[in-house]
Amino acid sequence: MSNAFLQRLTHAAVLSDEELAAVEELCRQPKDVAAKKYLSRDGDEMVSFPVVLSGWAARYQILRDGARQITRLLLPGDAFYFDSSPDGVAIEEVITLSSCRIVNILHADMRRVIDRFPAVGEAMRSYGSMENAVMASWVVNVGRRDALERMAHLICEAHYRLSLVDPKLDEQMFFPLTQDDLADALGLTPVHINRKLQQLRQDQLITLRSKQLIIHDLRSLQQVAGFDSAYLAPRTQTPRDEERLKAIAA
Amino acid sequence: MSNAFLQRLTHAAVLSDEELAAVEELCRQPKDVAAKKYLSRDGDEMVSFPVVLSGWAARYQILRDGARQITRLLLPGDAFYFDSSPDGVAIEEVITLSSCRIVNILHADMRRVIDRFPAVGEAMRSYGSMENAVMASWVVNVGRRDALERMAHLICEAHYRLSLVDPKLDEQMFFPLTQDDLADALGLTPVHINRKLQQLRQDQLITLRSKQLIIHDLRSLQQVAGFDSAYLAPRTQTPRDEERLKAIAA
DNA sequence: CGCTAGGTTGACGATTCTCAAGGTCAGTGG
DNA sequence: CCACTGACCTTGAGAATCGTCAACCTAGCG
Repeated sequence: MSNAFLQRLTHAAVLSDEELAAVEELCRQPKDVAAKKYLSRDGDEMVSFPVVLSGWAARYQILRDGARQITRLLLPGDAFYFDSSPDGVAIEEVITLSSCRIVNILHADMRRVIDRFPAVGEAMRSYGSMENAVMASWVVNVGRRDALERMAHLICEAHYRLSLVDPKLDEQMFFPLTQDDLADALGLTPVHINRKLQQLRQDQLITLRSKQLIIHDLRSLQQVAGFDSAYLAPRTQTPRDEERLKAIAA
Repeated sequence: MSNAFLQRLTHAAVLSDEELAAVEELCRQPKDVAAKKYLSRDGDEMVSFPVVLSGWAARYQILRDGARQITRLLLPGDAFYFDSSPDGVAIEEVITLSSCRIVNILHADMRRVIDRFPAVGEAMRSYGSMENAVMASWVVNVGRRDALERMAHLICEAHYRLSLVDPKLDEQMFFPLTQDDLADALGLTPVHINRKLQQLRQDQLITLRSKQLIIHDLRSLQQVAGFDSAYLAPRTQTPRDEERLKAIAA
């Protein structure tokens, strides 16, 4: 089973076998976490950062009136790395949306690897750029798209990001978000999500049932969303990357 | 005249005189740029990244239908560092909102400094965390706050971030955003901005005239906004930081 | 077999948008 | 010196998207 985190970094920068192995070394003690569990809570001391190896999680904030806004999805390969204030205290909550396989990497350990292999630091910086691009696209999504476009865009983004880590992903995918989750991710109400979801179904664009999402017409869905994958386009993987990742996982 | 970028990094991490001097070295050739000029355009090769030493700039995206969404404000001390795709191509546009003093730092030069002084890399990572926190708060702002709250929040954020770089900032500040800019930053229309701005004025919270903003009652404004500065709270500066920055600027 | 999380539907209301017109003010050229 | 221009701001009326409230349905699960 290959490591989604290494896969992500491979998309971010060219790393030598030695460098990949050093990162892999950090992922030696994964643990399984059930759905709806906190990975970090507001105010926690962040001596380590979680990396999602499989499953979905979400970062969110709660407002005074109890409203929740999800600010980012953590898909397989994503790290909660650039997300603590300088004094090392978590400022947002992270919750699993499905059962997940998680590694907690000590900041000190990662730092040691980066000191030894600056290219790893570069890869993390590059990964941070992609995170940044995703967050910016969320601001655009919530700020300037209507409900239908937002939903379509979120689905396109998730599908595209998953395809980076799982090259053999087809039109069917695991999609654990409830309508309440979708509402909190897109800045809408569950009722409105429900209605627009029905419209996407009626337009023959998707099927969504018991956490399985089928995209019937990706091209049209992207058209509706105004989705252009360029903003999170990876460095193109070299043909050898895949076999190298396998070798290291072994 | 002290360097806003060094000031920012000082808030992000503890840096030695030597490390600060190395970064200062990178800022030796600033240039003055007029308002409404592009700092980088979609598709530009990003061999260097701009740092704003004074003035305001904005990152934004344009949608198919011509709508614009500002995704981030670049205030003095901010860097456009985590913002290129892995192949080094700019994915968003950056435009000056006022006349600005800008330095373009070569990625290669920054990398050399980081290789020599890993703490600078840590400071940049920490700066990236703050950027990330700001972007997340924008998602929350646009996703879950109404028009009045959004405006109040943007003002509080700008005021707070400016105060980090200019400790003697009082209730009056330079605020170059037009109502159209505000609309594009907050995901609203200029007409609605106008109306809610009047409400903020009527409520005796602010005065805004010819790019000068006066906050009459910061506490109440924060109350309206639901603003809590914790999410971008810096490492508390040591008393000596200020004099050290002065010494290096000399 | 009932409980509960999650999904669906309807009626009504509110925030925000659209369109369209007019106003102010600083700068510019005749 | 003054009319003109363009950027920016203001105002009104009507429409649309989205929200609120409240009820009911469905399916998985202990």
